[in-house]
Amino acid sequence: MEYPLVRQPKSTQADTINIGKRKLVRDAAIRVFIEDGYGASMDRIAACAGVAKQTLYNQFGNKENLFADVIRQSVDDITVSLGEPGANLRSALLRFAAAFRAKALSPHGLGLHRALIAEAPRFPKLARVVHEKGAANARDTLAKFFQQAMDTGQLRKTDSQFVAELLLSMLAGFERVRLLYGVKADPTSLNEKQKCVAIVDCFLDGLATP
Amino acid sequence: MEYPLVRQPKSTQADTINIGKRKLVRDAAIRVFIEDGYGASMDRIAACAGVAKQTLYNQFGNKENLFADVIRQSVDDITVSLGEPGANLRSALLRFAAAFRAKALSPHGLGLHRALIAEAPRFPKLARVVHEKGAANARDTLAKFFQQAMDTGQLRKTDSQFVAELLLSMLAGFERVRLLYGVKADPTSLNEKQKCVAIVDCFLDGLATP
DNA sequence: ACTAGACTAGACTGTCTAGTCTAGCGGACT
DNA sequence: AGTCCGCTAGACTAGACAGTCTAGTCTAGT
Repeated sequence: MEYPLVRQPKSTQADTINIGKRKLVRDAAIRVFIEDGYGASMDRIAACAGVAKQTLYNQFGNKENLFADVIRQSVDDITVSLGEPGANLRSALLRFAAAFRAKALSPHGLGLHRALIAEAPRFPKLARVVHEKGAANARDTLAKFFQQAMDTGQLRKTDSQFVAELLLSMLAGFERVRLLYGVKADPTSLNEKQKCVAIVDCFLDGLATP
Repeated sequence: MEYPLVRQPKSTQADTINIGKRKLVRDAAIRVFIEDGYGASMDRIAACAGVAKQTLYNQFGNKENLFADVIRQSVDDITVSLGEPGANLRSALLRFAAAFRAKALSPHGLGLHRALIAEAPRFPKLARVVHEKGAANARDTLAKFFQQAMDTGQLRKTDSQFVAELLLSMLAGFERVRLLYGVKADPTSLNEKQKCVAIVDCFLDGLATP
């Protein structure tokens, strides 16, 4: 068999472990864990990476480490940005809504979510970190944004953290659960853009200044 | 060892299988599956039921059947009622909100949800049934309720199914995810009743007649 | 009493998997 | 040329678990 290796040119004796292989393993592990959850076998991950099983153990030591590493890696890529609050509240929220839903409802996002929920009791610390870097971080960013809008009179004054949670819930609540359960969408329902508009408008009407 | 049995008094030759044991097994299986998910071992369920492993197989044939039976059973108990729409919209929704959150955010509800999400790819049909009897059923009940309220001018006219999903999302979106991830609540947040009020009022303001 | 059949404890089988070990290959540096 | 060392394929170990089987116990109906 040929080796599909792209050996790192400057591998010295010091950084003795091959970084190219590490990436191969990570990418394969993400795919496989997202598809099968933590129950996926190490043999399958190795095969999927085109790498010997021993290499997984050289690089990550054991399965728990590999899982934790891969999940942490994925979560670092999750942050959704949010423009300036000043100019146009509604259009900033619409952009955010679309970006957030695209991530949370994608197969990748759903797979990650499923795998982590299933294993949260086994990896409580990892689950906490993911929640903080993901959902809690999005909430806090939104909350700060709303706080400014409240201070400048664009929104009714209220608990900004709580309403941030409400908006996130509306953006990926019922529908995310439906997808996690593998249930197809009602054919008669609104399209993606219409949903974002409806949600943001309902939210803004609920928080309008009196 | 003593047998903790409460044998069904009228067990004839025809209904040859002991119903009392069946209930013992079900109750133990619910507890164990909710705690450990589908990965729980049959040995542990048997021990937890105070019953021989063979009895599990006599009663349910195999693990998949036991799981499906237990989940279906649990879901039958989930429906949350909703009073008449006429009298007082807000107070009916407040009652519903409290009841719904009590079920969805309870350890039992969360455990069921976690186990099913984890195994939805393995049991697609079961997952669909649970979603229909649970979330989709709640949505449709709410939607019908809203439709009446819209027809009588109590709410702005809009897609009643969609807004029903929004309310359910707000009631158990962000917070349910937080609990599934095993993250404790912010100590500074509102209490349960205040949350229900804030959610229902935000929702009603968003859907107020113009 | 006798029988039928569900029940018991627990041994057993087959399968799957995390993790280890072995033998050999081949590039990078001396 | 020779050494180092990560890499390869694949055999192997140990343990977990679904499901079966055995031998014997208990209860209800005849």
